[in-house]
Amino acid sequence: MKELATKYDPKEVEDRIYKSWLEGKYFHAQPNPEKKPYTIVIPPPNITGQLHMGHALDNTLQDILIRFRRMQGYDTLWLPGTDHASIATEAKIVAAMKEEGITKEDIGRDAFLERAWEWKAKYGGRIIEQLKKMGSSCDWDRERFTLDEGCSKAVREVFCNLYEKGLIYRGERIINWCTHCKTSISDAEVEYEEHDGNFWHLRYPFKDGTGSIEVATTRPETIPGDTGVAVHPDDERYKHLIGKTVIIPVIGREIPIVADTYAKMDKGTGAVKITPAHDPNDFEVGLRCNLPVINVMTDDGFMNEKAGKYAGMTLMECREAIVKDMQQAGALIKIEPTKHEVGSCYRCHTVVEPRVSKQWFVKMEPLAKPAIKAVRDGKTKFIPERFNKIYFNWMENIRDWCISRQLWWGHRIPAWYCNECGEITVSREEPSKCCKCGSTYIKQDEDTLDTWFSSALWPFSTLGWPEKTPELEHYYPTSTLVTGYDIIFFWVARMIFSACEQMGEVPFDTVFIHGIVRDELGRKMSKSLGNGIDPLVVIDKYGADALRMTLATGNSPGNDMRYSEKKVEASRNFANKVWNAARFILMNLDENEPVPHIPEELALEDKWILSLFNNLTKEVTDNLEKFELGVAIQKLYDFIWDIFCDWYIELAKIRLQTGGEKAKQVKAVLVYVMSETLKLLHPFMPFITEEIWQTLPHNGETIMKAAWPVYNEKLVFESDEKKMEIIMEAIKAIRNRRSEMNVPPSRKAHIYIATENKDIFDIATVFMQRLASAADVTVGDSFDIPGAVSIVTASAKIYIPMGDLVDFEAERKRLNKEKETTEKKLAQINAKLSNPGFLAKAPEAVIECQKAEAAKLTEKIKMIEESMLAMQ
RNA sequence: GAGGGUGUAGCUCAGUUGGUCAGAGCGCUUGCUUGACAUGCAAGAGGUCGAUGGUUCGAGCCCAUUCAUCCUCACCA
Repeated sequence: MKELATKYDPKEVEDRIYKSWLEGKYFHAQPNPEKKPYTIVIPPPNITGQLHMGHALDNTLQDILIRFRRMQGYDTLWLPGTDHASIATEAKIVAAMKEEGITKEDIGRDAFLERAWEWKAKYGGRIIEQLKKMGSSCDWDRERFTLDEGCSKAVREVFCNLYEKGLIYRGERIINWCTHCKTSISDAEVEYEEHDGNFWHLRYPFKDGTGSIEVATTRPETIPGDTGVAVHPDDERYKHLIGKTVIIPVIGREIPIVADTYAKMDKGTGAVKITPAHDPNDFEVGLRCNLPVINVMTDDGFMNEKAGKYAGMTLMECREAIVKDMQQAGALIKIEPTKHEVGSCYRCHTVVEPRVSKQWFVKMEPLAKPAIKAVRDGKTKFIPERFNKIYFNWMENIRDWCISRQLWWGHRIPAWYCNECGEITVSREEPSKCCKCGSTYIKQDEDTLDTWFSSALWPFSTLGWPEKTPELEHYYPTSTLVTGYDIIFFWVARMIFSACEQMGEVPFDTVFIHGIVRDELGRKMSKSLGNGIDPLVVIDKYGADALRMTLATGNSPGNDMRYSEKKVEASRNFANKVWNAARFILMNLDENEPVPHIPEELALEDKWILSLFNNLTKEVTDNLEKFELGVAIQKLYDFIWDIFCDWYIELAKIRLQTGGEKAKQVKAVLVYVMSETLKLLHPFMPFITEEIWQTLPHNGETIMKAAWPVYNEKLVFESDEKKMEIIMEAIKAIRNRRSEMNVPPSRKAHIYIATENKDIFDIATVFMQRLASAADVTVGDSFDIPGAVSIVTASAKIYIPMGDLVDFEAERKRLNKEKETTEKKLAQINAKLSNPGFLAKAPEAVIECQKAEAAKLTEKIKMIEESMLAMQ
């Protein structure tokens, strides 16, 4: 018989086991039409990324689901891959080049991309290796990359499809501009934060010198871009001024007063300055009122030549200078402090400038509609359900999606401009000439696509689309998408509308949403706070199973959780418990012990544990199917520790010592329950369960492919469960009394049990010797033992002669107190049972249960009274 | 401005469709070299389930109001 080491050493076990899984190709999936598919596509981590707790949680949950379904017999595919992360990666490479003193413009596009690919080759696989440390059972043979050939083909296909349908267009719009990344970003990529700011109230004089009009701004640096002042057409105060010309103070440019309903009469002074190039609302007003658009900023955050004397200043310098000049010119009326939301880039946290720019956009409304319907119709379900609302809210108010980025690392936009006629040729393949005039003087768009444009296609691009592959046929639509709520807008929503449009079908049945892992104090883990916990460090210290168990335990869908090392310790202790239980069992097995069957003949405790295990199987399966992973692991924990180890193994020792047939019997049950429980535990703690399972007598190569336990009618032993409960209640009561009296376990005592359930307590005799420090047990109808401690349970009166240890006064008090609490309980139940409403409306089973409870309590009170009488 | 989450033992949190649901882990107290495990065993203390009202025979769970706290989205001349 193989042996387990005295101590579980995750470091030694995990790498060895993972390697054996890889060698066995157990993670690999091949489309098998005979079997039902279960598919998960991984949320592709950025190639720039390092494994953090968020990944650890996300991948633990996915691996639990995948391993569970694999064991259930599904044709299971967990498809891994990485995301090229255009902004993040490009920023890293630019930063690295800066160290060398060169810019990307210095070396040009091709050389830059060469460097990027080199970088990818060097670091892109790092996070994948880290995922493996977690035990992730991805099909690594199918690993994909958003910028690989297949994904790129899918991207071009989708771009062209949408363009041909008129759902992608190019135009001048206000977009969010990051002056650090020097690219446009989408609305979703802007994070807002409240900042202290000011309203600067300014006086714009009329050209004819007849007065002035007051306007206010929070961004004085945009004043050089003002091209109008708007008032509401019905505003009596200003009606007569419409059409008048005002002069921008300091700047000196003349601009008209225009009428537009955007100006709200009850807001501010009712007059609003219009800067079409730097504000989305102003842009619209500008269009309606035919105002010119003057962009006063450079793409790296300076004022440009249009800003006149302010050119070359940073935006902040310009703000200060303008305010100062306005004041000197007497145009500044007042400064009113205020708080306002300032947008910043979600990648680099630089303040984002709204700015007019020619970009590519996806027209969202026609795409959003079917995507909303799909979720409304339940084709894709969010778990927990409340995320439906968040999804709907976003989708229903969505604006067009700016998809072009002024970056090089990414999918280049498949559009070519004709130098002769200006026509745009959009094509899947590189065109040789203009589609309109046939000129060969064409040039491809310099920009690349938003990273999320390619990740939006992930569920089908990775399965081979636009080719009709067997994989796509079999594994699509995927089953479950596991991700955090922070990424619903970026990714989940975009996958749904992309799939609806391209595939005519939702990308997944279920979106299983989890929260974020916070630090011990409930703060978000972040680089700037330096409070991040490195999962790899935790794995190194406690093992991957312990980390996984920690992340699964107490995790409820959609909610954040706090990480603490104490929790990992608890999980590590649990692993240790499982390990030692197995060691104990193995210690008692013979060489070449065959794989056991459940014996024909079973003792009471065998039936009890089998029955409880059987229930556990049902509940854990049920919980996993409903994505209640935290509940499932809690049940496993309780069963293994409190039921199997603390009771069954202790009871098993009796027959193991006896030897012979009885020992054989109990060994079979021990091995059976242990190895079946390991299967239920395997999705949560894959390494330790595999290591132990391999050591126990088993059939098959790996626990990974062992059949998931199923509920078995033959293992239902309800009456035996009840009998065991009666015995356990008695044992606990005895322990309790002895403990209260400070009797050490070494001091054995005679125990007398007066009961109507003599058959049960006859069996319990040996149990009591083992677990309740009984020297001997006498079972009978009634006893009269002077000077004994008496203990009353619902089914027995127990006497323990304790001689001088007994304080009769205290005994009486204790019994009295117990009687009182029991009577209180009984009164509560009787109140229910005498309530006609309860009797009429409560289900039969509930009433029966209450009646039984009442009977038990009545019996108990009777016995307490008898005991008290006997003490007189 | 709109929407949402959370509030349960000292701490961190479970509690699945309203009826053995008042729970777990950690911490705390007490006692144990119990033949797998001190990363352990046994016993114990500790909670009006944020507050108030309602629905119901019955509410930690459903509804309304309210307080606290966190988050998301939107807007701001």
